[in-house]
Amino acid sequence: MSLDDRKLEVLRAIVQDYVETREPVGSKALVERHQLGVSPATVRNDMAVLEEEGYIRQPHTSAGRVPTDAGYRLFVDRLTRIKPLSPAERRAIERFMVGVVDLDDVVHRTVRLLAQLTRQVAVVQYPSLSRSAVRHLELVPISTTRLTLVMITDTGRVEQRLVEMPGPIPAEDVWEMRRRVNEKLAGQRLADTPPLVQKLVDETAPERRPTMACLASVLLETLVERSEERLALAGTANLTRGGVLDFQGTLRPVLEALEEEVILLKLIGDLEPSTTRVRIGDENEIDNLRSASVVSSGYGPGATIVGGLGVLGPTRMDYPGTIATVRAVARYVGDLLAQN
Amino acid sequence: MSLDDRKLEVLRAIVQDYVETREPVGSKALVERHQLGVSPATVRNDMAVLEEEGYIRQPHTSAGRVPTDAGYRLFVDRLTRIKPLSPAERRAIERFMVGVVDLDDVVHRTVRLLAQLTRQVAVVQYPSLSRSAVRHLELVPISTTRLTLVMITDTGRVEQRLVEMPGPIPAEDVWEMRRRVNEKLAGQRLADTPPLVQKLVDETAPERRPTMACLASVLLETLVERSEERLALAGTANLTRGGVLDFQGTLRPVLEALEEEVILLKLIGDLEPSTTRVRIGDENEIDNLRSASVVSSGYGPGATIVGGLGVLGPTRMDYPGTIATVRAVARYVGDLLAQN
DNA sequence: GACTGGCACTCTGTCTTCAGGAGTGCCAAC
DNA sequence: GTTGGCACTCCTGAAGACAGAGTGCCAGTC
Repeated sequence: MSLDDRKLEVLRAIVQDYVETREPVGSKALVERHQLGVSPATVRNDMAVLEEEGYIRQPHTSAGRVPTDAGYRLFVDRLTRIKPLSPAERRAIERFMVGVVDLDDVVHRTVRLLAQLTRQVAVVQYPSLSRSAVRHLELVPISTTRLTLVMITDTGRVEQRLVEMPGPIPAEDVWEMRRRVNEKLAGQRLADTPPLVQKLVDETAPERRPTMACLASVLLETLVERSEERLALAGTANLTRGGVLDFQGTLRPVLEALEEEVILLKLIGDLEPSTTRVRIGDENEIDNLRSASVVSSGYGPGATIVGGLGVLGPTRMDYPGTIATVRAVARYVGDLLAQN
Repeated sequence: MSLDDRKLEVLRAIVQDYVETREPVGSKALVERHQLGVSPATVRNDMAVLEEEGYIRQPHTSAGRVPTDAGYRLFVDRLTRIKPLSPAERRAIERFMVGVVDLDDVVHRTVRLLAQLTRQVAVVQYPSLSRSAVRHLELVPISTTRLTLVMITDTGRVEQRLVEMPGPIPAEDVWEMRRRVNEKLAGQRLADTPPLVQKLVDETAPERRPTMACLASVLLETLVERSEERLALAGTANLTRGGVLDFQGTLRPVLEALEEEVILLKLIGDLEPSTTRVRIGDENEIDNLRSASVVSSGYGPGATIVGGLGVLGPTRMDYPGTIATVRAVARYVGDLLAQN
């Protein structure tokens, strides 16, 4: 059966009240707080239906109702109008970003800003290497057989890596390699580089090939395989708001999940469309986060997306507000990147 | 009055039992678990004295005794023989460090290792810039008026910073600056650079001086003032071991403190001697960490110290084991750095 | 003088009971 | 389809009872 308008209205009211009060909401309280225009008994009937459909549930007989994950999902999909940001929030965003000096700075400020505005845990991914282009490669000799490879990307990331050479290399060879590598790779998107690197090796004079091969393998690692993604995290303390109740008694699994970069990347990554994305409870496949929701969004200069950011909180979360904030911050960061 | 040997033995037993069981320990249980050779009544007398001296206290009348901060302090100072690491731990350390590729790698692995071995929150400071020396400075043009300054230190850190020039600069000027900056600064300890940078500006031909001044100011910021210290953190989830009881009911203040780099630096910094340092409860001046202890140590290649690392846990912590682990890891990391 | 056994006392934690309250489901009436 | 009424369920908090653990003190012993 389908849910008529009033039932949806009841669901919305339940979600709103529950998010606000943290307490199971009953029929009487509901009609008192919202202008539903019907009696508690009627609401009870509607609730029975909503429960049957799996949108709400009772913690125990004769307690009020609590939204299920499915209930939140419906709420987010059909019952939410994005809250416009308050002027105060807007100002906060702008103030926060005054005087940024480099990418690290942008990322750190952004993550703190997000945590502060949403009062949740915030995660920001550094611009993904695979979506960036090489701006410049530098080779700095450390000793006769070692050098440091520094890569600067167009998104502002700087990666470095130690290269251990098979034997001593004269300075002019380093210069030559540096020149050739830049010639070949500068301006290329990282995702496109592997074949170019290979070609670079092939085109090298045989006597110098081992050296170049060595550099190439480090390059490939740095460019592609490497723990290529970095993250910043903030607002962990927000998990403790409202006792530990929100996460069924223990923060442990959540804290554990937050320590795994891979997990976090999964959560805020997958940046297909540029829209904001909401994963509620079970929907994110991490077992440890069954009682958590994640609101995430891609960001990047203009229409392209170079990284993800988002927040994580209890399923009992202010979705409209959080979604609006995440979206606004993502857009703002994108603009900021575009300016560089 | 002074405490005789048996009283000290009683204190040690109380600390050990309390750390193990998390429960106030009474006289009877004490004689049963340790070979004290006296009766509970005698132990009670000793306890009365220890309590009067402030080393233990009763949560309430007729409960067992619990060590105070002062009690732990005495325990650490006079009653602890450093536990040698177990072979398993030793192996864990070595296994953990196989195949490190660069500084980031070392730091991240170390922090996880520490968290894992001690089962507490671990913090590792990156080699402090002020204690490092410049190895190489690189200037990479981004546009005609912008360039990226990359600094590589002898401890392996790579810092970058955007430089906004007052006007367009020809490529050869960039080269020239690059050459001069390296000539002047390479090999210098960062702490010694400011006057050199100043001299560099003074020695610049007047027509190029604004540009050089601009670069110099960024250099100074990067070299000195900048958030020069970086940290890695791991093991937050360990805070939840043993319920929330260990931190008087709420993790909030602790989590908040862990988010403040400045606070963490204070905790593991101050690396005067190369010995391991223990701060118990009140001893670390951060209000939020009144119920936490910190075991920290400096590390560095050879005898010099370039950074700090440590762990944070409840005052009720296994001090001998933790101290041994922190010391061993610090030494190991030092050796690792020395190899580069 | 130091140690010990005994004893009365205190406090906590747990369990039970009990009343109050909130909320439901169902039914008959509108 | 909606409503008022009513019986029922279950949670919550307060109050009381009780066992257990631990203490402090005292008088006796080595």
